[in-house]
Amino acid sequence: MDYKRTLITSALPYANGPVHIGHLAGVYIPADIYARYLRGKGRPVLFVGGSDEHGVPVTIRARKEGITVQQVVDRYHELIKSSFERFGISFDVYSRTTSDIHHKFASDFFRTLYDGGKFVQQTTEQFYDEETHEFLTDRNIRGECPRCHSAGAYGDQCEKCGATLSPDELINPYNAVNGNPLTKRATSHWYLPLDKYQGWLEQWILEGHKEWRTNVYGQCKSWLDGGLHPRAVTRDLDWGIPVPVEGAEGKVLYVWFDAPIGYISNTKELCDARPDKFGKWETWWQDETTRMIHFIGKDNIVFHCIVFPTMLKAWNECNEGAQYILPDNVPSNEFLNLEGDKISTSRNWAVWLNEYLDDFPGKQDVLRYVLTANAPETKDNDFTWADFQARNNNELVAIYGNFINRAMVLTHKYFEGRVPVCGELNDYDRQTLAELAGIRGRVEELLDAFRFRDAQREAMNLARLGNKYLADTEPWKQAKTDLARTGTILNIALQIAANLAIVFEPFLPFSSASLYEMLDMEEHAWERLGDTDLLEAGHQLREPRLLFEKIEDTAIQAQLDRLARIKKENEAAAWQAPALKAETNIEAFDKSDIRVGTVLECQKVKKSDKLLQFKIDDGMGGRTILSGIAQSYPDPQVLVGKQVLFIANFPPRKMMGIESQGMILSAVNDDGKLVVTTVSAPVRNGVQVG
RNA sequence: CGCGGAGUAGAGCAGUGGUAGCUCGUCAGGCUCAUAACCUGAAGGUCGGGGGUUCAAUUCCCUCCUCCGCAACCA
Repeated sequence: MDYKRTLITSALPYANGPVHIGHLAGVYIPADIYARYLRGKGRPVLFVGGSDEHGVPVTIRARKEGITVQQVVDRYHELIKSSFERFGISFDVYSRTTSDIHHKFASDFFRTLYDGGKFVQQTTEQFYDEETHEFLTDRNIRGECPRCHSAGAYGDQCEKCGATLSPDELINPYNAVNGNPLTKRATSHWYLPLDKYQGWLEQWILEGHKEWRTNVYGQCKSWLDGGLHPRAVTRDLDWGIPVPVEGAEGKVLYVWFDAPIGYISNTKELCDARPDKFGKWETWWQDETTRMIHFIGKDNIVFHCIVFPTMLKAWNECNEGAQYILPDNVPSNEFLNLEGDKISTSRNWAVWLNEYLDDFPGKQDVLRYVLTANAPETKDNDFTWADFQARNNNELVAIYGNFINRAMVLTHKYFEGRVPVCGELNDYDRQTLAELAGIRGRVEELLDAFRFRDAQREAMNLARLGNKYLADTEPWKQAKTDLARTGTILNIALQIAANLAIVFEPFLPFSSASLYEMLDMEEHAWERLGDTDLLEAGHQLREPRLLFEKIEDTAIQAQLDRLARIKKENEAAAWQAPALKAETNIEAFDKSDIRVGTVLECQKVKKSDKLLQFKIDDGMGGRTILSGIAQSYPDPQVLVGKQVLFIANFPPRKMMGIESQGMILSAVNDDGKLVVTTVSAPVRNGVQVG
């Protein structure tokens, strides 16, 4: 197929939080590289993005924060949109699924399938909260586990015994959000009968797209082999696009039904506003000479390869004329971890794009470079700040930035910043130029195969070639005897520099812009990559500036400190009170004689790490008690004068050669620190506690 | 439970039925134009464990272990 244009979609980020490095590495950076690459080649491209603003989680967040759902999605849509802009993700359109255009478009789309008889309607019994008037999703239902009988199992799984459950199995189910008891209520929904498209999908994917990435192909095959089932495309919710059918009040389109339609409605929004530049939306979606590519993460594979294509196919069956195209490829990435742990929005375990942009101003390209160099293209990968620093300092600064600086400084030193004349070439010059000429083919081959990591490495090899060329030809030595030869060498070095600006534009657009400016040249089309006459002899260069700067340890340490703090907060939040001990009774308790006494003296026991020695006024002549709490009280003096509780009838016990006559009661905090117990108002020393 | 993906030098990743590669780091040497940057060379791996097929297995098959996804949040 000879395609005339490319439609690039990137998964719609969910407006429930900012975007983080996982989103960037998985979807937006590769999609942006691809879009910039094709534009550089002069190919018509439309790069679609937008916020996904429906679904349940935004409503939960709104309730938690006491604001409206609209306020939640407004906040995150704006934050996400501006972050992408600052980061240089070159969307042609970035809209949102709460837009009027989208509501109407998705509604019409549903209606077309409905009128065409493409849905099956089914009534089922679902759990319902009488007080909040809502049906609950599996995960929001909790109850006693039928297997291990522990409390608080979820509707889909018991975390104690690991059993997979359905909500019906739970004993005494309740609403996980508010604890309300639940009843069963009949509700009716529309289902997309994926099973009817099984044969068609098998043909299209398993036979027709064997070139898809193994993870994508394998996932599809797994679903198809397991047999597809009808999938509900409506939900009982008050947030979303109302189901455009009479008698469907209180029901909205399932978020996964409306979100991918957002790709289309966002395209329409753009084309309606800029027909001069982008033409009609139908050209992008319903012309078979358009090639569509979905950039997604691995968790979205089933929706983009099975559900959405089936929706489009069903729509096509309802229409005589216009027919939607299907994706030509769905390059899906695996996941990126952060410092060894999976990225999590709810646990705040992430590097947020907006925070990165604030913490590292002007360093968009560093993050782009690192996330591409370590992109999870074939398996989950790990992002570490140490790696981020190393790649910046050892690769961007030392190899790319340094080469540019060398070429610039030498030219200014020997030729007042003018591009010198290229004289006669020797074999080594020709060999170097031949390698330069080969770069384009290698990078293109990799980009066409969505191998961005390797493509960027190939681009970096051009900078390596430049460094090696300078090291081998030694123009600074030549300059002492043969200035013409020096000029030839520097001409070649500068041509390599100009080529670097072209080849890195899709990957590092900010640096390329800066490099173009330094070389004082117009942006060149991708097609000129490999040319050796990008800069003419006599052309005046600007003053050299550093393309990249070293990142110091302190900046990295600040990020690590932040993560350590978050980890600690998470651990504290995850802390649960220990299980109750076996039942006891008042008689057993009464055997312990707990008294109050005032601390007269308190000091560390010599040669002991943990022991503090107390002298207590117990109202009975005083006693000595040892307590293993020294590590929680670096300054024992703070305890002097305090009234503490202690067990008075334990047999004496010798520790470190000192006899302890009782036990001071302490509480163990969640971080392991011990805190002595005391009384809330002064009492007479020696009184009993009971 | 099941299904899909992954497990390869200190770190991050390629790759292939026939003596195991890249980048960074490490070590040694060279160079000094350059952001102590650059260039050259070396060391470093029983390719997750076990079994099988084969003249030959890291690559094919079986089995087990670990991580991720399908399955809250979420790329």
